[in-house]
Amino acid sequence: MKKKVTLKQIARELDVSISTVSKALRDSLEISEDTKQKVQAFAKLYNYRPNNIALSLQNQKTKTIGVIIPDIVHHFFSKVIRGIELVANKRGYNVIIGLSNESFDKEVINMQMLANGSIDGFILSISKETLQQQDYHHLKETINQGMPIVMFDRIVTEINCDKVIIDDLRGSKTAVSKLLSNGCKHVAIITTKDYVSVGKLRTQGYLEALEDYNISPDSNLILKVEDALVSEDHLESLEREIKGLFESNKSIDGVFAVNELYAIIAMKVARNLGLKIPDDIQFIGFTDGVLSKHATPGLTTVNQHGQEMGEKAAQLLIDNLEREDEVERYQTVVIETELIERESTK
Amino acid sequence: MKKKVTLKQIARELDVSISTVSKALRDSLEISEDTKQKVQAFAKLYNYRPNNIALSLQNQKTKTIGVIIPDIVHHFFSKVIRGIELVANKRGYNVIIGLSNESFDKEVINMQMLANGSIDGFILSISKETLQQQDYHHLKETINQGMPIVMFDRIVTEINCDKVIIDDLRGSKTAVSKLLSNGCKHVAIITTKDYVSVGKLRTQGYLEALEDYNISPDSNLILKVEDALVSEDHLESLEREIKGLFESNKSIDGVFAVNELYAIIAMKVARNLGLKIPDDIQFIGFTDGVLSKHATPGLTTVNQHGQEMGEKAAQLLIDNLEREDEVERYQTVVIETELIERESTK
DNA sequence: ATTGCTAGCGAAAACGTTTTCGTGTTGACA
DNA sequence: TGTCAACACGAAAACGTTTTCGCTAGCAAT
Repeated sequence: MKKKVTLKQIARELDVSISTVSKALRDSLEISEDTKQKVQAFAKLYNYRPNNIALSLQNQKTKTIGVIIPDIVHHFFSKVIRGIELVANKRGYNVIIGLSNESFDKEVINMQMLANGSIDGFILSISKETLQQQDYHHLKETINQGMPIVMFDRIVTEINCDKVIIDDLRGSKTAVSKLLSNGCKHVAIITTKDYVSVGKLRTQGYLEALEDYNISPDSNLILKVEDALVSEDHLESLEREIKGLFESNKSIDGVFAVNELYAIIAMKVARNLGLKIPDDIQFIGFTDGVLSKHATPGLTTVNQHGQEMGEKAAQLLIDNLEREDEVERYQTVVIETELIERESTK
Repeated sequence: MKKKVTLKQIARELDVSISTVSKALRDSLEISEDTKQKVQAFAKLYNYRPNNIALSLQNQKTKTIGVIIPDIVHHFFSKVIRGIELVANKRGYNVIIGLSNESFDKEVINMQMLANGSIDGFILSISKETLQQQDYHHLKETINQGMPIVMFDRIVTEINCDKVIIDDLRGSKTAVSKLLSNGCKHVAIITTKDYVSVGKLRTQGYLEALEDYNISPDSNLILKVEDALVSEDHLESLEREIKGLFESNKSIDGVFAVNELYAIIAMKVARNLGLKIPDDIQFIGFTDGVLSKHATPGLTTVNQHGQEMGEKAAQLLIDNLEREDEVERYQTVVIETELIERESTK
């Protein structure tokens, strides 16, 4: 086992100073050709690589970006990470991951763990608990200490930083309009409680689409699910609620769900009630994940372009980090959504 | 914007030495109560946090572990990461992620980027390309430099390090036995080319199960898919191959697929051919992901316990890192698989 | 012979910590 | 009065770099 070799060791072996070695390796003009060759050959032989930590301490930059997300076992978030990693790597940055698991405390702890010099900036999507408590002091403090932040998807407007979002309102409006133009007369929405900003916006898009078609909203057709109760392994209550929705509103002929899972479950419930998709009832979901693609029938969805969001977020952050001038004008980039039509709609 | 405060600044403000501040904050006996209080109060006021990078340089430990995986948009891998992150965090470690994207070069580059002081050890799952080329010099070198490695799932036996795997052979044998005991007479397998170790092992389990039931394998029932050709967006060829399999072997009444996607696609193809599941034909997949759970009918699968694998891998690595004595006996931990029965089998 | 310039190299500071080893000031005790 | 221990603190090294600023020797020009 040969330990990593340092400048000091090379210097000692070759009987020159540390400075000389350092300069020789960086091809400085100060050093004679002879010495350079000697040093470089030796370094290559012993496979010298500069110690990242020492460089970070020196430069006050770690070339690492911290990503805090609520959950990684989630198609959308992992796509975002893939996007982040892609451009980060291309630009010489590493990516360090923290999972908040939708908990406020874990979000704060994770950020504190990373904010003490380990990273140059954050990319994050706020946890539901944080959104609910509306306590953003950790974000403000971080920004205040000069560490740039880029928020994506679940953002909070009162924080002043770069943001990458999709046009939730327009995306859902397009989706619901699609259902209406396909002939649906009674379109239901399955959404989340309002404190989840995206749920709220998507609900609003639903309402606006109805308005465009001169349909007055029916509160019986709006199902607001308490998302906290819907864990991966706890779907019965969700199924029951949806079943209730269908049974007490037999006229429903279109369903818009604010995420993929809700839509898939709703399709299952509908099928069990003997409804034919898309003839009797049509479905559109949000987020284009594995489920939508491989469900039978395939689920028409609003694609969020997760990877693109990640790429853009990383781009914004790194641009910010590497900008010389200090004039920061924060941007909010809107990623376009796209309706992917499959068999769950006509 | 107030920049992060350092020991030096506190020392200057309070007119004491840096050493005194450091000791006061660590509650050293050397320092008088008065001074301690003064320093600690000041530090709290200015929200002092020790700089991680400086600590890393000092201790020669980063408290960070590097994870290299082929892909993150994959239910199994993200579950593993969740497990890793869970125990890493609990034990005070951060997790830094590198994606090889199944490419040998990216795997090597990623490892080099991290091996220069940024992390204390690796957890990784080898890329397919690496497995194919059988070039493991980067792994050997890393280990040789004293950096511990834990491999999971896709391992290579010739490398001497901790490993976490599942019993692929037993898992698939159990699955196929289940089909046979359910009355299937002609069980097909949809697997990968042999260089993917897990594909090979799972095929072997299939063969052993047949043998137990005194059935001689029929090469027409073994479909080896060139996995490289099956990207997320390129499923037609896979469908075609499977369709061919079914059409030229009408007697097939059971299918075992070495991953979830193959199984789901196969179910779809079968249904399109007018077969009833599970009456005419039964299915079992490998890896318990979202698809299996929410497919209709639900897919019976062999659960790989991804999160548990991640937890165990992190545990092994950190135990190794924090062990005092240098006697390393490498372990290979086998995580038990579990057959989750759903509607695709009787 | 003096000056000035250049090539080639080394010393040292700096980044932010921790820790070892002094050192000066007390007070007690013989 | 002299010795010694205890107390409270500071100086400095160390981790591995990069970079600024000397410094010396050699040589050319005056």
